[in-house]
Amino acid sequence: MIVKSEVLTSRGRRTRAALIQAGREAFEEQGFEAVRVDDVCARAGVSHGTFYTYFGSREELFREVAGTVVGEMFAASVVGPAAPGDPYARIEAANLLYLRAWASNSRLVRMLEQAAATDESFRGLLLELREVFVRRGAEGLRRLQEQGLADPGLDPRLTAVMLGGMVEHFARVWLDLGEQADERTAVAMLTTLWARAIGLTSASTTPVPITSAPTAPGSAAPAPAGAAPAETSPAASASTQGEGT
Amino acid sequence: MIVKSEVLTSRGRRTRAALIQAGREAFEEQGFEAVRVDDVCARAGVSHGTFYTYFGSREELFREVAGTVVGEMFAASVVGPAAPGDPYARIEAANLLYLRAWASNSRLVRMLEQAAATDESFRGLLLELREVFVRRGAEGLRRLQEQGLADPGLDPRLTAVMLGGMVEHFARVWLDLGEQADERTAVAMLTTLWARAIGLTSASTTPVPITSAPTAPGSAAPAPAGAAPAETSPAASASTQGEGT
Amino acid sequence: MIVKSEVLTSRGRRTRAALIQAGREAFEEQGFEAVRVDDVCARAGVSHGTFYTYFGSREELFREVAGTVVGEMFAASVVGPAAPGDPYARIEAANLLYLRAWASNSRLVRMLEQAAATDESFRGLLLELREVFVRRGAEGLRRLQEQGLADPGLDPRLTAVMLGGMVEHFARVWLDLGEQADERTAVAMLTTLWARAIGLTSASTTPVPITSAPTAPGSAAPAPAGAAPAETSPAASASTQGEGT
Amino acid sequence: MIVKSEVLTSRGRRTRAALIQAGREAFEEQGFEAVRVDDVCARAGVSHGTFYTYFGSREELFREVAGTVVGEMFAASVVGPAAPGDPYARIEAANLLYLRAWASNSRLVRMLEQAAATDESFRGLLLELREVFVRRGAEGLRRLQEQGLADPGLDPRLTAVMLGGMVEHFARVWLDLGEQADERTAVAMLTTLWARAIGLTSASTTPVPITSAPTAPGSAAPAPAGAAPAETSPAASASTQGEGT
DNA sequence: CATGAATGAGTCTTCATTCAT
DNA sequence: CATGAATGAAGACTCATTCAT
Repeated sequence: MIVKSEVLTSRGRRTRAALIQAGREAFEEQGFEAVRVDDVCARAGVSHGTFYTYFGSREELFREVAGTVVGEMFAASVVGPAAPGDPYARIEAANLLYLRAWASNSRLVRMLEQAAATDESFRGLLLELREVFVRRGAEGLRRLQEQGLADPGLDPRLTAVMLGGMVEHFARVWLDLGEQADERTAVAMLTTLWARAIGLTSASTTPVPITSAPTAPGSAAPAPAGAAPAETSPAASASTQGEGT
Repeated sequence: MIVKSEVLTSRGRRTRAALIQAGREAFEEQGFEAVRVDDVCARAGVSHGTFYTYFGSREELFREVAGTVVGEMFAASVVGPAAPGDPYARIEAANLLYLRAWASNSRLVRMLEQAAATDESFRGLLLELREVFVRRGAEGLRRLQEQGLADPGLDPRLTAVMLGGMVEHFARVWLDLGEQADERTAVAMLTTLWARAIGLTSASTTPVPITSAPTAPGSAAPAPAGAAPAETSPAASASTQGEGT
Repeated sequence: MIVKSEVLTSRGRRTRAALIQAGREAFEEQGFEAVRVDDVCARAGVSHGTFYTYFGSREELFREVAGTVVGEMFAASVVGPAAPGDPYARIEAANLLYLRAWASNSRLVRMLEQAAATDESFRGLLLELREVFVRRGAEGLRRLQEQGLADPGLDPRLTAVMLGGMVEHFARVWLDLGEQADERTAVAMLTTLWARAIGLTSASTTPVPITSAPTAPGSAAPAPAGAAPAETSPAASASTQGEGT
Repeated sequence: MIVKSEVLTSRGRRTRAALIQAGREAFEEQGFEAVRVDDVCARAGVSHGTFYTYFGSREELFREVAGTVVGEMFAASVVGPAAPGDPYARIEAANLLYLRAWASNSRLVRMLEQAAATDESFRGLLLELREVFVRRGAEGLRRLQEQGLADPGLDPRLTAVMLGGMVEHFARVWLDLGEQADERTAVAMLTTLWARAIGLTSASTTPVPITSAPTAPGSAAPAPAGAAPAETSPAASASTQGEGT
């Protein structure tokens, strides 16, 4: 008899939470297919019979775990209202959160992709997750376009899909395949590429020289002499991502 | 008892090839974990006993299939020597091949990623695959930088990782998650974003206005009035990808 | 810890009765083996723990349910003292009750048979149940024989086993296998067969022509010329079944 | 992979047969629900994995066993063309076969009834089995009616259902509940009751006194003096059962 | 080389029963 | 008395792999 969380006593709630936590760890370490129900139970310190008190199957547990993770990713990626006013800095802040969100859950997201290949509902969850990020990106770009700070000819959604994908994909390559880079460098680089790609025109006075790759940690990216003035002032686009939620 | 292809009679070679082909189809349709040795045998029209004459395990078959696919991707992505001289057009040509290569093998690549999570040798194969594309991209960028056509401040490798990831990721989102876009639009868009991100300065006379998103099929991207002349002529970077192999 | 009904508070008595009722329904609907303790508890609206306050096992509950049903069957099959004096009519009345008793409990009786195959005590209960009906039938036949109304050469017990079995079996076929027949027709037919089988000679004036089967609706069953008059007046045999209890 | 018998090698055929035989014994001894797949495998001397090479589940094995048994019952109950010409004797012969057929398979038939309660296909098999016997009985009765030897007013089918049920049910009570009787007595008794119930009028010279119950072993049913001539010549009813198949 | 029967380790899942609260 | 969480024995079923023919 599978017990819904609303009906549980505190003891039950604890056990259920332990199973979810154990499951999350197991999925992250071993991958979806490799996780055995008994592994999860052993981690959680309960008998396998108990597992079925709370979840009907491994899939059901994964659904729960995935839901939790997706929720966390939504929450973690919101750029607070106290975001910097400088567009470029806001893009940078958003990218940092974006990168971290995907990086810290990269294994589970991959699992979700696996599961999505088979199970329609997981596919739905995955689409929903991506959609949130895509919408934020598109919305940010649209605002910059309205303000005349970004190329008005770009399709906001498609651009967001592509540039967001760049960040997401880098998170994966970085974390899972061990591409060498420190976080600051990576974020600076992603931000530069992003800003340029959308034709960001600075509205502020902060110059970001086109010819410099601010990859070095703390690199202030000094403007090289040859930088075209019009391009040296990136402004925010996706920086406003978080504000749309 | 496992027979390598070198020692095979022609009958054996045929059987082996049939198993590989059947395995490829099965992996693509069902996913790595879901494929049963018997499925493959049934597709290939041989008995399960026969499978073990040629492969020691499902993993071994997958290794073979993956190797084949990776080889095809290498081959398919080479921009021929007859590539257009216009840098922008060359980037575009490379992106088209790049997109197609990943798109047409997206399921198997994902499988490879799954397998890589567990098996070190698959991880190696995957790294190798990515490395080829990364090197091509980095090499292309380096040349453009040397020619003064791209921002010399960008780290070639990291840039290639990121922008290449953008293409690869879009292939996946496009194919697997059903993001709507036609190929021409997608390639045009990817190329525009890529060219701008590297600060491509056209050396040619072909103007590509920064303010236009050449997303429409066949969009010649007419230059809007306000486009800065200096920015309207993108040149190739990754267009040279294939030449580096 | 199992609480017998004598020691129960009224609350306990109610809970116990609810479990028995729920069990009866469950056994009838699902069959012995398919019934889960939890099913019963859910029906009765109590938690599974509570079940074991009253019954030590599913078998124990079934024992209780079976006992109840057997008791009801005993009670329901008693032909009241107001039974008609006409032997044929009394057989008919008895057959009606007999048919109904077995029909309305057919599933539980079958369950009892299942259980009897394994459990000796259920076997005893089943034997007891049949014995009651057999004794009534045998007793009735013996009386008719003594009155010279039935063939004195028939072994009363064996005859009762066989003819009683005919009724019981028909109840099962009728109910469980959907043999088409309306109750009146069935009872009339069973009675005719029964009466003739025992060579019932009517002591009354009610003639029932041997050649007519009053079964088919409208079947007037015209008496064939050769029908011996002596056989046209069936008298009661099993009609006195109920009187023996 | 479940192998159909047509495709089997002789070794496979032997294994399959061994499993069916083992299953039959197990079902007879333990009852459907109590049989474990491993029990059957142990009896057949194969590993449990092998079981699933031939049958998809316990149910499937039972289906096979039940089919075999039903086939045997059909075959065993056919009254050969060398049946006696005397109607009474033919009924007797048919009843003997009938009783033996049901008696020797009583446990499996009960199992089939259990299974029929749940599984529609088993219900079908059971109906088919009963239908064969019912048709034979009805056909036999119809012929007797046409010959003027049996009460023409009786509905053949319903009569056959009821009297056939008498035999079937007795087989069960006799075998499973240990009702005491030797086979000859039982058959003689069943035949007497059957013959009388249908108002069998002898066309032959063999007198079967209505007043005698030939229950005694070897009872040749000596014709009592008082037997009406018209009744002394029993004719066949169910005796012709086997001829209709 | 090909076949396919046989094997059994490995998992999932059910459910009767116990027991602390 | 009632509750419901926890337990673990028991069984079904899968499938990679071996091997005799």
